Amino acid sequence: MPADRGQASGRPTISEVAAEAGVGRATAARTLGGYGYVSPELRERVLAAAEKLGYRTNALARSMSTGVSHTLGVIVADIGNPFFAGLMRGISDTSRARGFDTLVLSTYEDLDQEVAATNVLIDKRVDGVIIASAATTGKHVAHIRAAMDRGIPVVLVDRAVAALDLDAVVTDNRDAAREAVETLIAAGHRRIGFVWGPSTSRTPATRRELLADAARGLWTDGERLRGYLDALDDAHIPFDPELVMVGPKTEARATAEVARMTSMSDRITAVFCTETDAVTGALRALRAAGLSCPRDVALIGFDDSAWAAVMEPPLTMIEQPVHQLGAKAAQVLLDTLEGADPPREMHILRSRLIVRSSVAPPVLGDS
Amino acid sequence: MPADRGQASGRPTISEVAAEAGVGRATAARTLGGYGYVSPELRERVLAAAEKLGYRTNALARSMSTGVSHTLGVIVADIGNPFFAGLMRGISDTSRARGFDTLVLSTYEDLDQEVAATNVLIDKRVDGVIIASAATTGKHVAHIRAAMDRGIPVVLVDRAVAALDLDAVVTDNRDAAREAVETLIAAGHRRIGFVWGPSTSRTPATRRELLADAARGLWTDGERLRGYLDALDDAHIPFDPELVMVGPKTEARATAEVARMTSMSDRITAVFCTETDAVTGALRALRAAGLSCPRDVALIGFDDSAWAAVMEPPLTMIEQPVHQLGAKAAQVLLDTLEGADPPREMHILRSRLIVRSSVAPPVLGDS
DNA sequence: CTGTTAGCGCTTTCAG
DNA sequence: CTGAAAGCGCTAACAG
Repeated sequence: MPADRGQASGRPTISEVAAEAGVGRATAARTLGGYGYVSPELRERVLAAAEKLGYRTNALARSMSTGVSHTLGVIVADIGNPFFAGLMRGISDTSRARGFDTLVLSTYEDLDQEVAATNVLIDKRVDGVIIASAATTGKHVAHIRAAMDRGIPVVLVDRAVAALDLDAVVTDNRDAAREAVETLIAAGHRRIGFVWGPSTSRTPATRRELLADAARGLWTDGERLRGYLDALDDAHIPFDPELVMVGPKTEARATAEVARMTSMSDRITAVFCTETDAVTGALRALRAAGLSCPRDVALIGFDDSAWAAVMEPPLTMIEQPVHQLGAKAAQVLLDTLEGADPPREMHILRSRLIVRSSVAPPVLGDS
Repeated sequence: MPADRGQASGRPTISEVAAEAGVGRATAARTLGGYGYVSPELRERVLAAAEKLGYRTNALARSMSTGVSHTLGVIVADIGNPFFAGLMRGISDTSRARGFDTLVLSTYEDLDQEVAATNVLIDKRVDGVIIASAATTGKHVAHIRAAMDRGIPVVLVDRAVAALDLDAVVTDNRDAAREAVETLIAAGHRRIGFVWGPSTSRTPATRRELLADAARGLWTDGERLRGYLDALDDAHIPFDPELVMVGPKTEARATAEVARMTSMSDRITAVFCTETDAVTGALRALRAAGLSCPRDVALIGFDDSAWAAVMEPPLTMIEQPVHQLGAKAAQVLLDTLEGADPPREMHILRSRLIVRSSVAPPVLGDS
């Protein structure tokens, strides 16, 4: 037992307050806990005593007996990533407003860490979990099922998981990607690079292979790829595996891949980037090759930011409703905790294409 | 008492495991809790029983009896801000590695929310607190003192608080700002805008007033302002209150202020921006005025990002060691929790000026 | 309306 | 090395 717990160590308990106020502990507990009936007089005395002693409730003890911790668990890929940071803000703003705090854990897209994180949350008895899972196949969702089996409500955010019949709050990735690529096509482009696609290990030679690989990757990556393909199909533009970047997703690789795509004989005249780092990586490649945007290569990317507006040229970007994504996820979870029980649903939030100046027709006779 | 706690609700307790294994609960607790001695045989039986029942320890109950929650509380201005997100990542990476999880709360620079957040953390019995406080004068630190009085170690991060003798982990804001402004001066600039300064309500007419206002604002703002002044003084450049932006800190106001500073008769030929939003705001103003950077106006700003490198021109920026800032803060706190007791200290991490191309000499004859 | 009495699930003496 | 028993601080019946 630790050296100094309780007593005069600066952490008075409800019993001490009761003693000080000269009432039974239940009475003190009732007034301090804000439940049950207490006469105004005693209430006053208790409050005064609590004030005097500097009493603060012990939420741990309360949780022990009520079985409710008023804490939500959040699992994301990387809390340092602006996207997830924005998501977190949405989550914490709305949960805080409803009396809940959040425990956040990052997995860095590693399934083992995701499992470990889930266990931490189970052990700490969070009341519910919001997770942007890296899981795809049914084989990888045991940890999520485990949480559910223990009675912990789970809502998926940002990434849906087909194997799980759960509430999911996501954005319209596929449509957003399709719209972006359609915009490029409408401007006259036919050789459009896709940076980046699923982080598969092999280099898919066919469309079928690519889709198969995507099915084993992040849900968002797959959706965005499908949107790209949708647009190509609608315009009857043949799919060329050479134009999609697969493998590890780093800014440096995006640069290298775009460099490759711009130096092929039948080079790209436009790029569609699925993430911020892909955008900056692509831009680096264009600059290094002395190619100008949008004159030589048009560009549209995911995840707008204040920077995109002040670029030269200002970039046409897709803006996801990040804050709302988190807020909605928290709302759905909290409603469930409060007893609501609507059928499970996939909540799809709409993204917005912010048109600026990084798209122009391809240079005539360029291909 | 809630409908279904304990029993067969999928949350077996240590007693149930003990029963299943046919041993006393203390024995089960010892093997599951990883303390005390247990014979290999019994240990095996307990483990098997736990496995079979799907036992997971109840960290809340454990915290109740040990008085340790293995949870750190973190209070920042805004978890959605990339700077704090990066900080959080540093904090959570190192604390997770040492077995601690983090409860994060945002205050949006509001002192009342900061107090409320501190109370939440006290109530939830976190083992320690890391805080980027908005408090400045000794009058506003009662909540931090309260936490300390309750035996909760606190370490300040990003912002020092003079009134508190605590460990603080910060970056060399003043030096970094001075170096940036010196760089501008070395290039030949004498009319250098400062965006943004302390968010005071009045418009300080003198240097003394400005400094007084800064003393009541965020610590970082004051430090950066002092660095600006240091550089000016060293070069014997007179201070002009017209060149510093004060008041609400928004990108839009930065744009307006820079527009004002560039259209004065004796206009600025360089700007020093203390934050990312100030940089994008300034850039917007330059573009709107048809001014080019660095030809017409040179620029250096705080907080480098991947975007800054792909801007036109690539921006010269100050890079703060964000991740390390958080990691160090967590480390200091955890060391304290583990009993270390070195004298309180101010840990100052060095920033780095990343020179790119947004600084050039002022146009000749321009002033 | 108030006080007494059990727990919540775990750790921790303290005997055996 | 093992088990019984007490206790962490609070909530929740249950009598008065």
